[in-house]
Formats: sequence, structure tokens, C-alpha cells
Amino acid sequence: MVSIKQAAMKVLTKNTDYAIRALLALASKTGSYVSAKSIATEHDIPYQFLRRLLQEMIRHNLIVSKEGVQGGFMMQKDPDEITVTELIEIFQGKVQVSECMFRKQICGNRARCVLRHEIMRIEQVVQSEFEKVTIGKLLRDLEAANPVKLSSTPITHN
Amino acid sequence: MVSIKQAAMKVLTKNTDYAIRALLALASKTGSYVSAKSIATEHDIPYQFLRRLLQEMIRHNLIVSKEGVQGGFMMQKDPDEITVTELIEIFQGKVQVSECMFRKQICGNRARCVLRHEIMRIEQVVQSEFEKVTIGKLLRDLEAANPVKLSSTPITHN
DNA sequence: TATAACTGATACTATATTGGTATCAATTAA
DNA sequence: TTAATTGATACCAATATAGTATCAGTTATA
Ligand code: FES
Ligand code: FES
Repeated sequence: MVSIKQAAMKVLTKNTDYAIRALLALASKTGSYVSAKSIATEHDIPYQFLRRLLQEMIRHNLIVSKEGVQGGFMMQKDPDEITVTELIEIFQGKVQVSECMFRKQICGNRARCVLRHEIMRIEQVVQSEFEKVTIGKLLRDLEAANPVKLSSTPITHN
Repeated sequence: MVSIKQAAMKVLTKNTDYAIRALLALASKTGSYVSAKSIATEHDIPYQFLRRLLQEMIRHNLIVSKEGVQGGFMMQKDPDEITVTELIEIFQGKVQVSECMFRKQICGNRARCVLRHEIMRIEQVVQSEFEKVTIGKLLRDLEAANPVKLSSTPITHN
């Protein structure tokens, strides 16, 4: 009896995961430029991987950069306006529960298709749940939980 | 400017998608055995792929089978008791928004970690939304929308 | 004004997951 | 006896995710 699936289905990929962490790092130091290198080492994100993510976030006007010595990245968009939904869309594409499932045979009329409605309803729910979570909120929550200092003693878990 | 991601993030994979369709096919013919072949052709699912899915669903006691001529598969579990959540778990693994993100540095105390709470809350929401959708419900909806006959004229869309 | 610390751009590789095929043995109705 | 079926399982292909490498351009500052 060999089962088909065992691992867990990931909703957030590393892209999004790392991007959130990087944004939290930047949001906790608004006004000054933070280098990719320091973010990478402090938050344990592969350097070159992170660079790509940062560039992508520049393109989406979430952050800005300054080249050269003492350069780095800085928050641009209000952290309270950056939702996880937005990040998912940037790094994983639009949330879509399924392509039009049940095409052809089963579903006679796309416009009236109940399945489609059901699916779109869920897409909406998922999306709006992630929309409630902003970088700003996460940061405040983090600071409340870890009042002393962000990134204190490294603790290994998970 | 080469973007990182363009396609959409799929919440349901083909596994789950096909499994749902197959179950709908079986649920609409309770009491009689339906062959994998006929499901495959009628619903446009790759035959061998479908066979694996059906076997997996047997292992999970959703359906039963009969070997030999005139054999096939038949609904076992009450369609109203089969949720999409269950199918996702079988074919895609437990819904998990992210592994423990923000490990080490950022998050000092796993038990108190707010991010973790936020994430688990969303996991719950996603899961419970999919729990509301059962095979039974989908079937009734389908029949209501397509009163005459399941799988009538093939219509190409999507 | 040379240099080292930076980002911009982009190509590349490795690994994992998803999607799909193929094969052969066992069962059973006709 | 045979053809239609499932059981079991190995295999392959395509795609997506994760991570690395390279080189050119910018800039503070020694
Ligand atoms: S599934 Fe395609 S429209 Fe209903
Ligand atoms: S992220 Fe690991 S516990 Fe907070």
C-alpha cells in the first residue's frame, strides 16, 4: 500500500515567506537603507535568492534602493498597506482554487456553473483572509511579543 | 525587467480535481459499479492516472471496487460526508500555510509567536471553508443546474 | 581617484512536485 | 476459455520551486 501523498500542501512558498521576513526587517528600520547582505545573514535567507526578491519588490514599488557603499533597501509603501495577499500575488500568482474544473462533459454552462461559483466564493474567502494580514500588523504583533529587540538570541526550532 | 512569477497559484491540483469529478460520477450512479475506463472517457481524465486516484480512495474507504468483467467502482461513504478538505488532505497533504516561518532570529518564542497564531488561524479558515463543500452538495448543485442529464453535449470552454 | 561595498540584471543549476504512462498479475462474468 | 476488469507498482516527463553564479554599474570614503 503505497500512498500517493504524504507531505503537507504549502500555501506560502519560500518566495513569499522570505519576502515577508525581509519586509519586516525593513519596516523595523524605516528611514535608513539596509543592505541585502545584512538582511540575509540576520534572517537566514540565501543571499542571491533574497536579492531577486528585493528587486521584484522594487518593481512593485513596495521598497526603494540606493546603490553603492552605504546603499541598500528601504521601505517605500506604508507597511499597513502591504497585505500578504499582495505578496502572494507577486510571488505565487493570483490565488486560484482550480482552473475551470469539470470542463466539457459535466458542466454544461460556464456562466451558470455552480461549481464555479462555489470555487470563486472560496477564492474570495482565502484572499480576504490574507488581506487582513499586513506587514504593519505583523510587525506590531512581533514587537509586542518580543519587546526587547528584534532578532535577539537565535533559537532553533521547527 | 523579468518578473519572477506570472502563472496563478493553484490551490487544487489535478489529483484533487480529478478525484472530485470521479466521485461525482460515482455518486450519480450509486448502487452500481462503474468502470475506471468509462469514467476516464466520459470525464476526460487520463485512464492510468485515474486508476491510481481510485485505488487511493479505496484505501481511504471512500469507495469500493469489484474486480473482473462488469466490475468497477462504487460509492461507499455517504457523499454528504465527503468534504473537499478530506480530498485535499488525501491528495495534497494537510493544508499548511507555511512551515514555521520566521524561525530562529525573528521569532523568540514559538509558543507565544503571534505570526504562528495568525498563520494557524488562516489555516483553520481555509480548511473550514473547504469543509463546507461536500460531494453530495456539489452533486445536488450540479443536477439543479443541469437538470436533464449529467454529461450531455460536450461543450468546450476554458 | 582607487577601491570596496553595494545594487541591477540575468543566466544557470539542482531539487521537488505534479502530471502522466506502462506493465503484469489476479479476478470474474459470460 | 477469454475478454473485461481491478491490484500493485515502477517508470518517465513536465513544471515549479529553490538556490547559485557572474558581471556590469554606482557611490561613499579613505
Ligand atoms: S467547471 Fe467549467 S464552468 Fe463549470
Ligand atoms: S515563526 Fe516559528 S514560532 Fe514563530
